[in-house]
Amino acid sequence: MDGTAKGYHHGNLKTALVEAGLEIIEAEGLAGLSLRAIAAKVGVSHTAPKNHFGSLRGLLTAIGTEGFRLHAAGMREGVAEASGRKARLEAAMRGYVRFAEAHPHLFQLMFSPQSCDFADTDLIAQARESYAVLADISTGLNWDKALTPGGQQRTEMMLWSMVHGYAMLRINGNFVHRTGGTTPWNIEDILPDFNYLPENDP
Amino acid sequence: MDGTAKGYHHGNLKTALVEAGLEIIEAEGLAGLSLRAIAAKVGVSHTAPKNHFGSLRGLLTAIGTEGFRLHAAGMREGVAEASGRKARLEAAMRGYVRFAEAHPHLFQLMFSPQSCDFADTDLIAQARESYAVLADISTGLNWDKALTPGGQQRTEMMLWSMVHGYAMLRINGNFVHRTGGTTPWNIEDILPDFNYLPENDP
DNA sequence: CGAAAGTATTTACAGTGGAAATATTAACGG
DNA sequence: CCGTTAATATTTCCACTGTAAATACTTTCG
Repeated sequence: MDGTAKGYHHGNLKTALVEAGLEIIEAEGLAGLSLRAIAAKVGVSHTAPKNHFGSLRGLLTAIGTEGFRLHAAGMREGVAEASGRKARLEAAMRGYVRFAEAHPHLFQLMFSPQSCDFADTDLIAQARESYAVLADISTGLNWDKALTPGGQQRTEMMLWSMVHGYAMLRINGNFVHRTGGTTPWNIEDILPDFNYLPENDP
Repeated sequence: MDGTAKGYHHGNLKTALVEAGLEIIEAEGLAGLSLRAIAAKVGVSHTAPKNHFGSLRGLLTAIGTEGFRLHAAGMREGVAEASGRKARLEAAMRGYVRFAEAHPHLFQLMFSPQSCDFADTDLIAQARESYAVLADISTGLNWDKALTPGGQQRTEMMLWSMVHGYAMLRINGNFVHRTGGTTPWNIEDILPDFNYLPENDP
């Protein structure tokens, strides 16, 4: 099995289906992401995916999992060369939103229980990676309440909620419709002022 | 036309379909919300809705619009008897999350471009009502950046982003999966500390 | 009363995901 | 090397979906 076999057995069907799905969702959105369309793109029958993913939902979950991989990478992008807690925080936030805007359909799939099974082990593992990026950059910064018990986790949840809500509302055009057509600012413009601990502090 | 006619013409089909849709989505979720199921519940053919809504998407948009009505009412609930800016803010936030948790499928439909047409006039109007509740209670409170130009609107967007993201992540179970099974706090626990202006101040 | 507009039905169709039986191939032990 | 077994893919079929088009019934209004 060299991974490129073209006979009866595809050899790489599992990853090929996910990649085909990613291409379709970029080009046509969620609506075009049918079991038959994905299978046709790879060149197999529409029942072939069942062996690897069980059902359409399973395949979509795998696509969402790959989405989280790209998402985490997108967040890390820019964080590396940013110096200082504040710069890293804003870089990660911008990365979060940038990914959502660059791949709105995929982003929606990743957070839609209609498409993804949030109980899937692989999906959870990969989503934790995204969360880890956010958790990393949120250490050492706090706002007034953050020093109380559980403050660290609450800071993470607040940041996650805010950037996620912002990204969702933005790609859906809700901001524009609700505020009357004005362009929403960037995510860093609505971040609260944190107390940024010195770099050498935990 | 008394609104309860049972002959060939229903008389009240438009609202009856929306109500039937609301009942179905509460009972079976988005998956059960098919054109045929809704029509069958009302007792008409599955093509009857087309006269009033054009397509399934049109009907779903109308259901979402009704959802925003309930959503705005849910936010106002508790805000009335709350005294003080902080209490009103937290009441509205809790109302937002309470609605999402009580009607998770409807909430998802309301913010899913797959289901709702965000360009629909009625939907926009009703969604603005929800936003107005949030905007009202966010006047007179600010955090450090809020006094700069556009501060008021930025405060609203920040609050909306945060509460919306929190609600979405919570009903999807993302918090639990990412943080390792711990119950997330309530929304008021992750709100930043605002400077609450005196009540008689604008 | 008659024409026209509005509303609902019937029928037909292309598309969907999934189940079951079948065919093909790869893997592995003799 | 061969035969058995497991894995993989196909074919066929089914129930269900939303939409379009033609048709039937009802109300409204001139």
